[in-house]
Amino acid sequence: MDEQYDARKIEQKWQEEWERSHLFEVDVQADRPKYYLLEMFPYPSGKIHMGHVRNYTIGDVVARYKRMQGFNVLHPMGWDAFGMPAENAAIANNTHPAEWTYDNIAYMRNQLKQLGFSYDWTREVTTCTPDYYRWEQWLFLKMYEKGMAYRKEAYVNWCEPCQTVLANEQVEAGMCWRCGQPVRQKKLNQWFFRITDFAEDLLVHCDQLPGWPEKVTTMQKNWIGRSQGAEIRFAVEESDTVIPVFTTRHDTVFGATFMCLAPEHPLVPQLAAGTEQAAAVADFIERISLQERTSKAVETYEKEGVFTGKYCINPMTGRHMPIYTANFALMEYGTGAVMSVPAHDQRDFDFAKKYDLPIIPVVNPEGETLVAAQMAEAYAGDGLMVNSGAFDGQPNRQAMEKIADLLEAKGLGRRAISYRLRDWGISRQRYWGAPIPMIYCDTCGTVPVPEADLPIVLPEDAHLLAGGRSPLPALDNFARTTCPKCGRTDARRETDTMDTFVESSWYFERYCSPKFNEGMFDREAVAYWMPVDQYIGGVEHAILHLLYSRYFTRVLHDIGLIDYKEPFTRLLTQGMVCKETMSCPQHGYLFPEQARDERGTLYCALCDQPVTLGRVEKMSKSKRNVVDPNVLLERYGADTTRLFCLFAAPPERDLEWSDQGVEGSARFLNRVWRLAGAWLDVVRGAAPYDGPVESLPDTLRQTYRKAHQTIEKVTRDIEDRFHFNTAISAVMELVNQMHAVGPDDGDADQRKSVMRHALETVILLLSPIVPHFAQELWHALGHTQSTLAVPWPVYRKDALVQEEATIVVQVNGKLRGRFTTAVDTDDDTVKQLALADERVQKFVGDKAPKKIVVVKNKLVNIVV
RNA sequence: GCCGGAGUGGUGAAAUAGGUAAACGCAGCGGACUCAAAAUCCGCCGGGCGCAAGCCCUUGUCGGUUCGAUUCCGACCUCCGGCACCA
Repeated sequence: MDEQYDARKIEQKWQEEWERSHLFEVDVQADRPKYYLLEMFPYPSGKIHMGHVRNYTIGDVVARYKRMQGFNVLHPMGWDAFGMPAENAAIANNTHPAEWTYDNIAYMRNQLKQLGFSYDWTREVTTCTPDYYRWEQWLFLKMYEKGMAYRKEAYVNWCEPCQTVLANEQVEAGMCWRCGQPVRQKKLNQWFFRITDFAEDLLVHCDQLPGWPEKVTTMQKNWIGRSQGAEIRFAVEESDTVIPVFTTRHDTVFGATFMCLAPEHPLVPQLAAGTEQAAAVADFIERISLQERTSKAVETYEKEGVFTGKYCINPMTGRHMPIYTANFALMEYGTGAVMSVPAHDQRDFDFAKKYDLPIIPVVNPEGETLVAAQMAEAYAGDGLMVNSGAFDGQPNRQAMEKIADLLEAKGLGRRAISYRLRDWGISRQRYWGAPIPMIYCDTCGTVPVPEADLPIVLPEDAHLLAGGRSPLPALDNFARTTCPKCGRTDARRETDTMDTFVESSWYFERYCSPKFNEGMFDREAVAYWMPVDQYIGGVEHAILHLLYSRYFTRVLHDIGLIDYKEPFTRLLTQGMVCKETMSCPQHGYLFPEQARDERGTLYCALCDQPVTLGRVEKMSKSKRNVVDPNVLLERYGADTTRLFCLFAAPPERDLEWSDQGVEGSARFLNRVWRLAGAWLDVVRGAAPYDGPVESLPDTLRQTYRKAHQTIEKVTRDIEDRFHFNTAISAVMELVNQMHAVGPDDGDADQRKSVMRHALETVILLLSPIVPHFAQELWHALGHTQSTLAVPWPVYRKDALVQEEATIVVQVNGKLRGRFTTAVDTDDDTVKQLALADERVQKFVGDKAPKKIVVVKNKLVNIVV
């Protein structure tokens, strides 16, 4: 063992050794308990960033810990390799997306290896390879066959700069999640997955995921957005047409005075046809279709609409209700039609005021009577029914049930449930994605690619077009094909590719048998490894990726490939890595290395002006508050970097980067290194202490006890809640205690064996966190095996027991004194000792205590 | 607007079946070693008053329950995240 701790040297040495000995490679072992630990795989954007380092460090600690606990641990890594940045980079650098992607993967794989993560690299999965996406295409065909995938013309979110459609989940506050530009509506033929079929099941199971953060399941529940209500059928006057509406307030149906249809509702032009409103309606539809649907823009729109020229009949009151088309009615929700009850819905109220439509209150608040003419806003609360025929005087919640019964009895409607969740549109007008395996033939229509023809390989000889438009439609040798059904030679392939969230919805199954070429995965391997026991990743995927993965798992379940429904048993969403921002009046945001420190004041390295410190924010290239992992690896090595990421904050919380904190982590490792070096010759050949605790002299007994307490604490911190920060603190305390042991404590044999035990404990407890460091010291102690092969330390219960307890004494709840006594001293004796304390006497005086509370081995509270 | 989460020293954070608030770090201060510096080691380190013993205050604010509240309950303030014309 070197005198100096040389991180780079030992890290390289052990990484080579681990690779040579295939240490991290695992296989199905039916007789051993498995543990599947998964971290969200990265998009190969170029370089690993600190967010990845944190995520993967947390995962690696758990993987190594579980291995030492005796589990057969699957810990894979791969690449979410399709996606737009590859295209953008290819256009900017005049390369091909594939080249850019594979170069990045090679670079990032090397970075991950340098961090010492215990991945089984033989299981690496890269989603842009045909042997991966062919099975995705296969599943698409199965889904098509079962009606789970379908095509329809739909208004989609269209991003002009990106030239593509976006899923609802990819629209953030009305803007494209990637480029931040406004999203517009465009009508296109699109492929969809019928995720709404599983809306109820996905929702119900949110409450059966005890290993997930409640925050995430709540977000998913909100996203699915279940509403319970009724569908009521309104007949159009002088016509056979019936318009169903969805409402959650069927108790207010007697107060419905008009109806609103979404501008895109197919009935709107039909209703208006031949009436004097036809022209006005057509103008309105045209105008609304051009409006931006961004929520920002929507907020500023006034509620407006146009009369269609037709009326419908309120099935309860027989009222003659004008039918409007209005901008606030959404085609995508419910039936695209709203029964408007202005007295009890704010939007309807605003609309009624604007167009002078009748307002009829039908639910009075407790002890109040609403008068339409005096209402300033709608009343949406509960109360007693009024103006509702036989239901008058009843509580509205009760009437709601009876009205539903009545509607059902008379065939005028039924109870219904509506979801906010929409089907998942997966078509993307992009090149760098998995081709959708469909063919369009003028004779046969839409024809699936025969299974035998898979994979439909994405042609790699395509040249990207300016602006990012897909080259596929114009690529004749790809787009032109023969119809598999009739043999026509002028059939055309689908040239849209799949949303990249499709790849990430099943990669965890592929890891179980990554090279399997007879199907998506080897069912036996999946049966052994799945579900994932612990999944770790960023909270930004709380809805998109996690909901889609849960959905895909249900699809695979329904097809009969797997027998579980939930893919991830436990989920940890780690916080962001943040750092303070710095800016200079002239140069804007500065990189950390662009600030020069002069006696505590920072100056811009470019112009010498003082630097302004900004708020602590998520590390991002645009804010320039980033730390490059390469620099840390170079300067401190992987172990210090890993240690700091775990020590600075508990995993679920945001981590504030601190260069001084990193320095402190390095200092701790050096301290342990020197401690080990100082004792190495003494403990060589000794066996770890295992004798009676009481017979040890003071310092050694305390050290031995501390070692066992530390094992207990660290194990609990990792096992129960992944609080590595407190686990590390505990080891630091043990190390501090070991420093107190001098060359004269106890006899030589006791000293040797107690220190051997303590040293081995420190090394093993730290080994999942700083694996190279621990391995080197373990080796120096004379061990030849890997720390991963050593069982996780177990504490001795009898060694935890203290012989003395410190009792604090309170008078009226205030701390007034303390004393030590033998543990488990009986309450009466403790009371006497407490009352005898001089300071306590001062506060008690000659007053007789009203009550004395004793908490064993902890505290006495005297109430006077 | 609705739904979540969080507010603790100079600072990152500890401590919840209610029981010594601030463990462990970082920064700072003092000392040892050194020609000096770095590194290292030892000590101090919430605020106020006091020579001191000690006393008072302190976990966003205000109340409540309790012998005792960072922890439980109620109201409010601030910050962060999610959803938002969803009928």
